[in-house]
Parts: sequence; structure tokens; C-alpha cells
Amino acid sequence: MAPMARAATTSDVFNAISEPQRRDILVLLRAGERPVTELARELGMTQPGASKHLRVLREVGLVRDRKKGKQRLYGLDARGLRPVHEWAGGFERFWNESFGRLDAYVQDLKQAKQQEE
Amino acid sequence: MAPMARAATTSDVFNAISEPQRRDILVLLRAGERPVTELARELGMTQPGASKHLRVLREVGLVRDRKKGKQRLYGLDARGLRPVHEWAGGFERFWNESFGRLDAYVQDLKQAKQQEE
DNA sequence: CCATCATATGCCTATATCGGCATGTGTTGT
DNA sequence: ACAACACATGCCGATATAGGCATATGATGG
Repeated sequence: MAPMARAATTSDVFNAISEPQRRDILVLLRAGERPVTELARELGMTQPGASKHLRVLREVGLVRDRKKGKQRLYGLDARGLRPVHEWAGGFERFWNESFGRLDAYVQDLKQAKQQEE
Repeated sequence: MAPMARAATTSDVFNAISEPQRRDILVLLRAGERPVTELARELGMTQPGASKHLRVLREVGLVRDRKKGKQRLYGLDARGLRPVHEWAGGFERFWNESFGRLDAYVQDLKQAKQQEE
């Protein structure tokens, strides 16, 4: 009876990278490891904010951390992005034809155009 | 004052594909267009549920619809997945080395392993 | 014009976050 | 042991869905 809500999408890589700021973090980390504070500063977010996003990224395995003195260096572990790349790549032949079953659409091209405007 | 909440992630392709069921829909549509009901049946979801997911996919441009008699055929428009593919591809060289700045990590390999267990 | 089938929406509940802020925890150097 | 710095967490408020269900909207064939 309990109205089921959102599926347990969490802890999923796709979900982790659905957040713009988390993608920013990953991109930034390509340049090398960084302590939380520096990361937060470079991306214009608060330290707690950065820590929370890093936590999500860590839980799905996209980043790793190691201690370095007082700080904690976060580094990229992009292996988890490979499935994403491959999944999207599975549609490669489709984006070359604009969209699937092109022929079928061609018949109604005019209608489709109308809908666009 | 107004505690800002979730960023306007909506209407973003990354967000659209963060939902497992929506990914399922896209994959299914690779086999060709389908009316909503059939899609819902094949994926084991309710018709309203399918419609809602399709709406999100449509809003980010990943699917297109055209009328076919009483029904509405949904078809794939994978062009929007290209940016995703490329974004993830930008990390390709990193997942080959396990994680970025491998050398730095190697020094602390033992520590890293410990953290893993 | 109406009955019917195919979809889209609205409403409601439970939940998942995001952001901001305050505070707990851990580490280092003195 | 303590002050200081670097992070991680907890809590709160506001919001964005996901699902289920009922119902409005649309198009079709008579």
C-alpha cells in the first residue's frame, strides 16, 4: 500500500553524473588530485557542498581519496564512466540518421516539421 | 533567504537518462517506433507511467512522436546522446590507467588497498 | 454526434536530494 | 594536551520527481 516512490536509482553512476556540479568535479579532477577545499574554491561551491558531492561520487566509485597530511586528496577513477560511454555508444548508428526508422518518418516529414514550430 | 534547493537539472539529457526505466525505453526504441501502450506492456509499466517518462524524454529531445491513427508512435532521436558519449569519452585515457595520476597513487597503493577492505 | 480506444494530465503520498549552516571528527604541529 | 586547520555530517527548508489512480483530452469509426 505504501505508495512506492522513486526507484532506487541512487548509487548508480548515471545518477551520479546527472548532477552538473558533479560532472564539473570529475572534469576538474582530470587535471590531477585535489584537496576538498581547493576543489570547492575552484568550482565556487561551499566546502560542505563539495564534500557531499564527492561522497556521492565516491559511493559509485568515480573518485578515490587518500590522506595527505591534514587534507584528503580526491582523485579520479574513471573506470565507472566506461559503461556510460558504451551505453551511449550503442546509439551511435542512430544519431547518424537523425533518428531511427528514418524512412517511416520521411513519410510524415511535413507533419513533423509543423510540430517543431 | 529562500533556501535554494535542487539546481535546475531538469530538461537536461544527463538527467533524463539517469532514470533506469527511461534508459530501457530508449533501448527498446532502437528496435523501432512503438505506441505508448505497447511500450508500457513490453517494459512492464503502467500507461501513465510510460507517458510520463516519454514526456521527459521528449522534452530533452531524445524521442519524437508522430500520430498514427488513434495512437501516437514514439521513435528514437538519439542525437542528444552524442554529447553524453563524447563527455564520457573525454575520460577514456583515464579509465585505462585505473585512475588518473596513477603514479601518485602507486606510492600509496597499500593504503588504498586497505581502504578498499 | 457518440461510443471507444489511446494518451496525456492532475492529484496525492512518500522520498530523494540540493543548499545553507552549524557542528562533530580527525590530524598536525607546538 | 591544545589550538588550528581540513573535512565530514547532521539538520532544516524547499523542491523535484516517481508511482498509483482517476479522469480529462483526442482521434477514429460508425
